[in-house]
Amino acid sequence: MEPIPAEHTVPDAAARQRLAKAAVSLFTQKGYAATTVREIVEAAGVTKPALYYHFKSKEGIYLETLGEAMQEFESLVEAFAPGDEPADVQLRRFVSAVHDLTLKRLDLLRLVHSILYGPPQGAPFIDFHAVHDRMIESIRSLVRFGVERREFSAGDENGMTLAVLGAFNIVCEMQLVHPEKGLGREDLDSALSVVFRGMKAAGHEQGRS
Amino acid sequence: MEPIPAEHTVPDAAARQRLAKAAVSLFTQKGYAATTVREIVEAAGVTKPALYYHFKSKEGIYLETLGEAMQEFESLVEAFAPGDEPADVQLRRFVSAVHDLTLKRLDLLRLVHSILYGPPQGAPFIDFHAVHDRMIESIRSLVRFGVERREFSAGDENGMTLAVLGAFNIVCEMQLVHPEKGLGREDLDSALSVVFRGMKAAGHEQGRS
DNA sequence: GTCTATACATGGATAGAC
DNA sequence: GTCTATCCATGTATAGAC
Repeated sequence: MEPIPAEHTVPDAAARQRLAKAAVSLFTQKGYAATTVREIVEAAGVTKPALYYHFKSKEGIYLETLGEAMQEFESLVEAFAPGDEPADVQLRRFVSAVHDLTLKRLDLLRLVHSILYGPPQGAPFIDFHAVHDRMIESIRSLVRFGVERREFSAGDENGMTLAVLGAFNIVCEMQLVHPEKGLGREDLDSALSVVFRGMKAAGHEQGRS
Repeated sequence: MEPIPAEHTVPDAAARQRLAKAAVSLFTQKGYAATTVREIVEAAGVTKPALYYHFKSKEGIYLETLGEAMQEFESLVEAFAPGDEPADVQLRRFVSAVHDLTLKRLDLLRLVHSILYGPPQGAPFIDFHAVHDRMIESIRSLVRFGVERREFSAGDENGMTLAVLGAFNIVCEMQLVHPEKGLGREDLDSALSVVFRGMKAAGHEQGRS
């Protein structure tokens, strides 16, 4: 009797999935260096060789699981395409969409922040910068679009881009620092309203303010 | 002949200082968990027992050096006292002062961010939140001050506080992500100008923008 | 106060049976 | 594919001489 081909022995895909889930959870909560493979396998209810079978190393499981999770953000940001609506409406929609995803994946946001803004902690390289930069460029192009259409005042695209990006960023970060305060969409909307008002107001009439 | 009392044997304070300097540098560049005592002592040009003599443990040298470095920020933020000038002028000055310090201590900023926004990485607890919260409250109270004086439009202190804080934050963070772009005071001023314009403009005339 | 040498725990990773 | 048992490098920390 022929032995069952390897492709058919899938009843253990569960173990791989449990490992992946435990790894994401631990890496995002404790960071790469502070997470041990022992913790991962215990959380997944398996033993070490199982991890090294499914993923080839600690670096491997980190890259595979976190890279996959990041693609959710990547595809969202890549999907952006400028439309014909007012620039502020488009900006609000784009930023809100990213914000919604960050709320759903606060754990990932925490890891991204620690990599983007913090020391690498010995973690293997994942290109978080690309998504971040791409998002900034999308905002910048929408700001430029609004200036061209005379929706926004001319002359300070850079400051405006920073202000929009800053409003988005701070709301996300307050979630990380004070999740109990439950900042959400309304707070993002409030901050963006202030910023948009400043972008629409006739600028530069006062020397420095 | 009497042996020289311990108090007089200070010619080696240099070693302690070199250890402290190396520790701050490594902890901020690599994070707590990823930094080894071997690296610290090698960078300082001494051997392990020297570290354990001057500081009692890895946690000890982390807490002592980083805590000390943080006091620079603490005293700056604590020193804030509201004055009688226009609110936007005071806000600009306060935020700029903190920004100046962050530029000088980018290494610390990186560590603070990784602790505030990222996973703890197994690092001993230092209360970075206190300084952060205190800064937010100072900004909030200046915003309130401006609203009372009718410098800023009424009705959205929360959104305005977020916008100001966001502008400050994003400029600092861009330094961490893209130090080569050399964002500085001018960029902070630009972003703040946009935000202040929005805070001064008659608010809420448009339903949602 | 600073060294050499070393103890002891923990970490990542693998051999080999089932 | 999953286990038990183990290897070996590295990590923190210390004993004891100078």
